[in-house]
Amino acid sequence: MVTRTALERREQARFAFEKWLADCPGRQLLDRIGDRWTCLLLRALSDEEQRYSDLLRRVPGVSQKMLTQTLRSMERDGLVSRRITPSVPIRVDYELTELGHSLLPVVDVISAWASVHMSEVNQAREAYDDALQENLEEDLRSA
Amino acid sequence: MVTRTALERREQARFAFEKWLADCPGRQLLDRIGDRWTCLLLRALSDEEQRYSDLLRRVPGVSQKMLTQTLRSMERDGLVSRRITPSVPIRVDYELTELGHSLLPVVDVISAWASVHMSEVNQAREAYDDALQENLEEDLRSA
DNA sequence: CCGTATCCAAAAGGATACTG
DNA sequence: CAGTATCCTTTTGGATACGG
Repeated sequence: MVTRTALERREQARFAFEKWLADCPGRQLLDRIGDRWTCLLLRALSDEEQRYSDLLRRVPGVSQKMLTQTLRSMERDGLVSRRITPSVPIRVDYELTELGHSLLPVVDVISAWASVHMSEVNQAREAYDDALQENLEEDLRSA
Repeated sequence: MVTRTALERREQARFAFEKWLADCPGRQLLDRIGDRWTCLLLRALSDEEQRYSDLLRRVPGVSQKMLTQTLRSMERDGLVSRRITPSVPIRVDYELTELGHSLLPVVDVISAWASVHMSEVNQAREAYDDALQENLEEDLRSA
C-alpha cells in the first residue's frame, strides 16, 4: 500500500482540478482574452496590419514590455502573424490571422452587452455602496 | 505658470488613462467576468437558485473565501440576489437577477468560440513551442 | 526601430483558523 | 451553516535601462 500524507493528497487533488480547469475551453479563452491588452490589440489590428511602433502609439498606455509580451503570446496562440522587413531601420508588422479575425465577433458581443448594460451594473454598484454606507453610519449612531 | 515635475506629469497622464480605460465598457466587463470564478458561478446559477453550501460543492475547487468574495461582488454589481432565511441553521440562497441572466448568452458565445477553436489555439501553441525548441538546439550546435 | 533584461509594487487568490 | 480574519504565495504588469 502506498502511504501518502495529507499534503500529498491535497496536492494531487489540486493538480487534478487544475487539469480539469485547464480543459474547460471557456475558461481557457478567458485566460487568453481576459488580460489587460489582448482585446485592445485585437481591435487595433481589426482593420489592417500595423507595425510595432504604430501599435505603441495607437494603444494608449501600453508599455513596450506589455506590447511585446502580449503580441508574442498572441502569435504563439495563432491569433496574429509577425512579418519582419530587415530594412534599416528594421520594420515589423503584425496582422490578425484568420483565427484572430474569427475572434472579433466574440469581442463585439462582449462590447455590445457592455455598452447596453454596464450602466446598470454601475448603478447597482453605487446603490450597493450607498446602502453599505448607511448601515455603517447607523451602526455608529447606535454605538 | 504652473510648474510640474516629470513625475507629476506622468502621474497625471496615467490617471487620465486609467480613467479612459475604466470608461471603456468592454474592458469593464472583462474585468468583471474575466476572473477565475464569475463565469463558473453564472453557469452554476443559470438554472435555479442555489444555497451557499451547494455552490461550494458544485463548483469544484472554489474556496470559501473566493466563493464569498465573488458572490459579494456579483451581488454588488446587480448580477445575483441574496436571500437569507434566518432559520437554525441559517440558510442563504443566491439567485441570478435579470441582469445576471442577460449575461448568459454572452458567456455562451465565449464558450461556443472556445469549443470550436480552442484546439486550433493549442495546436498553434505546440507548433510555436516546437519551433522555438528547434531553434534553441540549432543555436547549441552552432556554438 | 524593435525589442530584452532586471527590478519592483500591487493585486489575485489559496490555506488555515476562528465566529455568530 | 455561512461566513471572517489572517497570512502567504503566485501572478501581473509597470519603470527603467540596455542591446542588435
